[in-house]
Amino acid sequence: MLQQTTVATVTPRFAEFISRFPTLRSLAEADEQVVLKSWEGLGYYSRARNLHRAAKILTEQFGDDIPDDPAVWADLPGVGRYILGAVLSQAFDRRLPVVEANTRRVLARLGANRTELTTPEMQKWLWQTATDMLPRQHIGDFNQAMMELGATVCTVREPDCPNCPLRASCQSFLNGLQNEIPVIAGKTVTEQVLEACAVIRWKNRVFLRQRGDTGRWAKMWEFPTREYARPADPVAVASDLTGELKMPPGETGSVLMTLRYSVTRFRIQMTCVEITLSENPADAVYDDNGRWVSLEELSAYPVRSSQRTLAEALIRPLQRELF
DNA sequence: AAAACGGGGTT
DNA sequence: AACCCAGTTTT
Repeated sequence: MLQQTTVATVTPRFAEFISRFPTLRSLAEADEQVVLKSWEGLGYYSRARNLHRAAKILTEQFGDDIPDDPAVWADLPGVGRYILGAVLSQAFDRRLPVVEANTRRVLARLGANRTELTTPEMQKWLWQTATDMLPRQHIGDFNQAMMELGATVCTVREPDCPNCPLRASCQSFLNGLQNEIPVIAGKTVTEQVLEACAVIRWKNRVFLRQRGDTGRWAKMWEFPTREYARPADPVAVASDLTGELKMPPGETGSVLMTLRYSVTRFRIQMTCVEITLSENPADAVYDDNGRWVSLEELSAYPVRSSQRTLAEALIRPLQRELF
C-alpha cells in the first residue's frame, strides 16, 4: 500500500485491510473482486492484484510456512527491490537494504552526492551505500530508522539539521549543502525541431548533418548551444548529450535525443529532412513528411537561430564541396 | 530510460 | 497547476 502512497493515507486503510484479511491464507482464498473492492480509492490497482496473486502463490507453495528466501520473494508479482528488503528485513531480519523516497534523500545528503537521483549511476550508488551501511543485527529497525529519519528530520524542505543524530558525519550539513541536495530532475520537455537535422544522400554515401551553420561536418550529436537552452542552464556540450539515431541511414525519420543539463532533461524530437543531391542545384529535392519540394522552395526554409536558410547554410556548401 | 499506473495531499 | 508520495512493471 505504501508504494507511491503517503503514510497518512495508508494508515487507516491498512487497518481495515488487515481486519478484512487477517491472514495470508484468508487473502489468498478471497475473490479478486473482493480484494479490489477493499482497495478502492487507493489507486494503483495492479498492486492489489499482484498482492492477491502473491498471496495465492505463497499459500499454494508453502502453506502457512512463509519463506524467508529472498529468491522466492523476488519472483513474486509486485515485489521489487524495495518490497524485498522491506519485508525480509523486518519480518526475518534478513540483511537487505531498503531504498525509497526518504532514504534516497538521507543518503544523498549524507554523502553530499549531487548526482541526479533518477540516473542509473545514482540508483546504483544509493543501493550500494545503503547495503554498505547495514548493521549486523536489527536490520529491519535500521531500515525503518533511515526512512523515519527522512520523514521527520531530514525532510525535503527545512531539514532539522541541528537536531539530526547524523549531523556530525553528514557531508551536506558540514558544508551547508542540505538545501542543494538531493538534485531532482525537472520534467522532461519535448520539442519539435524541424530543420536541425538532415540525412543527405549522394551516390553511395550518406551524410548526417546536425546543423547548417557551423561550417563543418559534424557528427549528429555534436552541435553548439541551442537557443532553447534556458539561460539558467549551462551550455550543452557534446558530453552532455546522448543520442540515438532511430532511422536507417538514408531514410527520412526522426531522431530522439536526450540532453542532460544540470537539472532539466530535454528530449528533442527532430524531424529529419532527406535530401538527394544533384549536380544541378535546381534538381535537389527533399522529402518532408512525404512532401517533395524543390531546392528553390527549400531556399526559403529557415535555419533556426541563423539568418541563413537551410539551402544556403547546408546544401550549397555541400554542393561546392562535392562538385 | 521513459512511460504508465491513481488517488490524495501540499505548495 | 504542478509536484510528490515507504515503487513496480511494461514499453
